[in-house]
Amino acid sequence: MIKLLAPPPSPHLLPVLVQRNTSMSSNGAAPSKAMGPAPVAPSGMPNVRPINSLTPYQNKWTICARVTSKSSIRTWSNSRGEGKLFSIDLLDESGEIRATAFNAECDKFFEMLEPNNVYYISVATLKTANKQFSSLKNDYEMSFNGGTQVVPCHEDNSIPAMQFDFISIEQLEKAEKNSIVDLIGVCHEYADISTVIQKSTGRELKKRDLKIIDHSKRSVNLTMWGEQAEKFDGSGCPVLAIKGARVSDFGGVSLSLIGSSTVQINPDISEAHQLKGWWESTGCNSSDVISLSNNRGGSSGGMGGGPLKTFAEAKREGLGSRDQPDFYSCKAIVTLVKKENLLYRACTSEGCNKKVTDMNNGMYRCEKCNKEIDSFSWRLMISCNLADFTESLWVTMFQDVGEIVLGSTAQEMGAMKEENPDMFLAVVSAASFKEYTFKLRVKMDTYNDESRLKTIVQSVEPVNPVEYNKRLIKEIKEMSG
DNA sequence: CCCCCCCC
Repeated sequence: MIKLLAPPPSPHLLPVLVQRNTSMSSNGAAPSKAMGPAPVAPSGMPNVRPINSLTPYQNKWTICARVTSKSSIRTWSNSRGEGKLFSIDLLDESGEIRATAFNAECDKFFEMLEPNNVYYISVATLKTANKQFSSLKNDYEMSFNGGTQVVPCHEDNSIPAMQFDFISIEQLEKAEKNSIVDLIGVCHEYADISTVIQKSTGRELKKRDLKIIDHSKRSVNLTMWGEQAEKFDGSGCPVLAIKGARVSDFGGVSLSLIGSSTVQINPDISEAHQLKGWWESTGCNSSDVISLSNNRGGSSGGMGGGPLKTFAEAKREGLGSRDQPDFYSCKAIVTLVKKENLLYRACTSEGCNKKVTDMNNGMYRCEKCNKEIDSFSWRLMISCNLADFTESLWVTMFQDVGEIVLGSTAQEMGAMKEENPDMFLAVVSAASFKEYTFKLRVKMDTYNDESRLKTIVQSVEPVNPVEYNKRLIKEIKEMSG
């Protein structure tokens, strides 16, 4: 694990370090509240430098830095090869830098490096940081290499704690979509874990939605993912200090955590104590809280979701009979996928997706774009019958949802229909009798002076049995109570 | 050498 250390460094390094310590403690200009003696590299490591002095042109150095975020291990596979990696963000008094460990170094250092801890790190490959992928304030980033050494540092007084650049939730209204922000808020609501299917890969993802509020009396939805979502305990209204959340425009404004985000729960910092005080004295009783995130179309797994209803309930409540659409979720079975006209040839222009006309000369005409193109893409528009234990309902499914329910892409369906019609039919009929949680949008549709209720499936998720049983238990209690 | 950060 840790490389055996070489013999002690040559003595000429010592006066340099002593001098640095002396100058820092005597001039009284310590920038950090927790200023201690400058860290001295363990024997065998080059002398310690500030992060902001590192460049690709030096190769003998050590830094002493705090890990402010740590990704999980990710694998990749592309034309240049495949491998695995994780990355960390490092902070010292002088600045910050991202470090990535690939393959052998990934295995070697993943366990040792923990967020919030301080390490001596010596020797790595520096290269120009791609600003497109990092918000850290450094022109360079490092990759660990075969000569990299990492040693935990326990005398870390001179290394600043994680630094936040908090904005208030109110300020989020003006934040740009996809920007990365730091926030501190009280988690005053949290949903259970739910599972969604990632569109691009079909992978199941665990997520948890919660709401945070601050003294601006604004509240915003935040989504956590994966293991972090599973481990999160929102009971007792904890204060969350969040570094590096991503701003989304879903439902107005909402937040999502990403790989480089870090969350501290009830951190021992003044902002957290102040906020906790505000929440407990007045905040929790505020009646004039404004939510920046509307909950339409949110998670069906509890908070923020369209409510879970049966088809009979939705009908009885007249959902979809108003001007605006209504949203609800239901647990239902696919009873029939109508095999006719479930595919169409679509325009490939960005964002168009309209049906094209086959000109029978190798060209396809899009009326909307008013042009002819020599290719098309297959798209799905499926009429499908769903049933729960109360009723059945005809719904429409488009591309992404249809691909999940059919278990094949629109492109595959198109190819099958033309080259292997039997297989096409087999895939369509195999889609029946599977159960999902559907999120539905229902609205009155007027066509040729005739009005009828139109239901579109917004998303389809595996049924979450824990969530569903909780609902049943709640209903049983209400009936008996 | 990654560079995806997800779901509505």
